[in-house]
Amino acid sequence: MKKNITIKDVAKQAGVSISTVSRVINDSKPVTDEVKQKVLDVIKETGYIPNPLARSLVTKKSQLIGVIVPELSDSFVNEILNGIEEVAKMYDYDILLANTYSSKEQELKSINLLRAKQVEGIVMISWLVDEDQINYIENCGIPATYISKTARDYDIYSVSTSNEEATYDMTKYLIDQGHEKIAFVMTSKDDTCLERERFSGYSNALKEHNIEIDTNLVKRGGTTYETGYTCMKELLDEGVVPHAAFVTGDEAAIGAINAICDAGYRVPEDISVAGFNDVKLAKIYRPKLTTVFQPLYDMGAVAMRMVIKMINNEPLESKKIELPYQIVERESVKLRK
Amino acid sequence: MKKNITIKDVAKQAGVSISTVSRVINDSKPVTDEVKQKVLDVIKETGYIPNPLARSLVTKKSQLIGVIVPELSDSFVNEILNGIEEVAKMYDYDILLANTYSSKEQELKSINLLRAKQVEGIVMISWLVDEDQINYIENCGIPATYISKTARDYDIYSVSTSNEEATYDMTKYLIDQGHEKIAFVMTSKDDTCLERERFSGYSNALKEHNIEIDTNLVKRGGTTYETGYTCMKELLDEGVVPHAAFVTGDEAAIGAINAICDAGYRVPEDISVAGFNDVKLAKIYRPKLTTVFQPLYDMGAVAMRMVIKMINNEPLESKKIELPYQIVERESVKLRK
DNA sequence: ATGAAAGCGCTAACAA
DNA sequence: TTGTTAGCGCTTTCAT
Repeated sequence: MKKNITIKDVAKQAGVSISTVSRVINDSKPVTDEVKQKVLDVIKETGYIPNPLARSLVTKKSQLIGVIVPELSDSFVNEILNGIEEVAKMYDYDILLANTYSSKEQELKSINLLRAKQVEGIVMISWLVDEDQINYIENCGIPATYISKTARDYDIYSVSTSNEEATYDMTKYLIDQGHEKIAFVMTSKDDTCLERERFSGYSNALKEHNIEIDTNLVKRGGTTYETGYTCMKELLDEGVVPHAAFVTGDEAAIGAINAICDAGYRVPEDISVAGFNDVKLAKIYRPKLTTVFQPLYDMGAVAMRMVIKMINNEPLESKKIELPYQIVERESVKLRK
Repeated sequence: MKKNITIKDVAKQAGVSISTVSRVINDSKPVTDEVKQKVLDVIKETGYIPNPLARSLVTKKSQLIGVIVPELSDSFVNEILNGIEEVAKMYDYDILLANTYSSKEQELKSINLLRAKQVEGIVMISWLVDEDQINYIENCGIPATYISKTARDYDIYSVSTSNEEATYDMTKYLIDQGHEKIAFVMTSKDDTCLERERFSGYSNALKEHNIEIDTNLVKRGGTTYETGYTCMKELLDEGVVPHAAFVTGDEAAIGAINAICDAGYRVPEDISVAGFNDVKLAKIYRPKLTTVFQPLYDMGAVAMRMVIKMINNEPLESKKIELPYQIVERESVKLRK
């Protein structure tokens, strides 16, 4: 275990003062080319790495960005994380990861922890953020952006897609495919902004086509495979056999498909199913899932870029950014004659 | 943005010296209950959080563990990560995440970065670690454990499952189910220790049952859905129709199933398919995948515990830990009469 | 252009 | 039991 080389060692070996060394590694102030080269040589030779701890201590910049996630094995989260990670690396930031398992208590703890570690910014991915958490974060004055179902309910920096429109479009698509009895399975039991927007997209599309809204057709579950399965099973058990089901999450949609199959129906021959997000799984599953593509990777990337801008006090055009979605037609929805 | 409260502020406000404050926050040295209480009160009142940067600078302990992953949206990696995360939290360590996209260059960079950030330990998840990387890590004297296909080729700390046995068992299970012409699709083109062990498990099982090994039945691909699909398609295109296929990765196995279906065969009626890992997807997919369960979560947890022990200089029984596997029978393998 | 020195917030000898 | 002080490795005035 070799002793760490410090700026002092380099200075001594190069025959200069530590301030000069500091200047060349940060090229902050003019240094003679000659001296600069000398120092650079010594640095290379010794393999010196500046200690970011010491540096952060004085500059108050940790080059760390805290990322709070509700879950690590959820594909939705993963794809966002990829985007975050990529941009962070681009700007030489590192990621401090905090997994909360969707527990509010853990969320508060994580915020504290990140704060203690002097993160310069926070990207928070959470199914549901509430006022407490937001206040807590905003209070410590750390730039933060949110990716959450409830983000649009608050005056905070957030990135999302136009859920209302997307839901409207998919519902319309389903109608255009000849379906009228369209079940709508939401991915949260809570009354979030997102659920409201989505429901409104759904019902508007129906209304415009003079289809009456049947509350027996709408269910509220969660994002997981299991909840999708359960919701659809319930529906079927209640004797409701829709033409199509629009499940606003891919994993849940696949759960629904399985419930349908287990009940003896076929997808899409008997019942069409549409999802939301276009997660990796959507392309793999058979039948391939017709879904609305959300640019998850980009959402992560954009969120990260936002906090970096905030850190640098660069102006942001708007607090809320909406990214475009897209209906992707695959195999799980079929024309109904 | 409120100014950060430091140990000095607390000391002043409590009317004691900073060392006393330091003593109570670390309860390192005896302090009168009275004084202690006073300090604690002030801390609570002011909301003081010790600056870990400053602390780390002097103690040389960052409470940070670097985790290097080859990929963020791979379920195999995710489940391991969950285990790592959980144990880290238990021991009050934070995770610095480095994603390498399986690029060797990025891997070296990441190691540097983690090192610079003064991580106390490293858990490296990599499909293939090679000598360069290992030397590089071992050289900087940071405790590290590896989860990798090639880990067993080197004298390093690693955690894995008994691949040879597992593969043997699954192959035997397939044979017991009446299959003889068993395709074997490996998840790496490289000649890794793991592939060798697995192949040996496969061939030993065949030999013991007096089934000749047919090299036309063995393919080498990758871990992804696509590679699984391609391998199986190739096999089928070559006119080889096996009784069963043992694909040593779940995502790839599902790719194989799809290739089989696309070629007009049914799984498991015409061809049985078995996977490896028992990833979340294995339970969701239809037909549900028969596979060998690897305790991914536990592997992560154990790996993390190992590095923590190493950090604390606690003795480790062995450099290589093997965790138990299990054959899980589901729907993708059927008895052949 | 360069060096000396102060100080970031904290811990850990060493005194008292 | 407590306070004083010297650093940890670095950046950044302020002189030179």
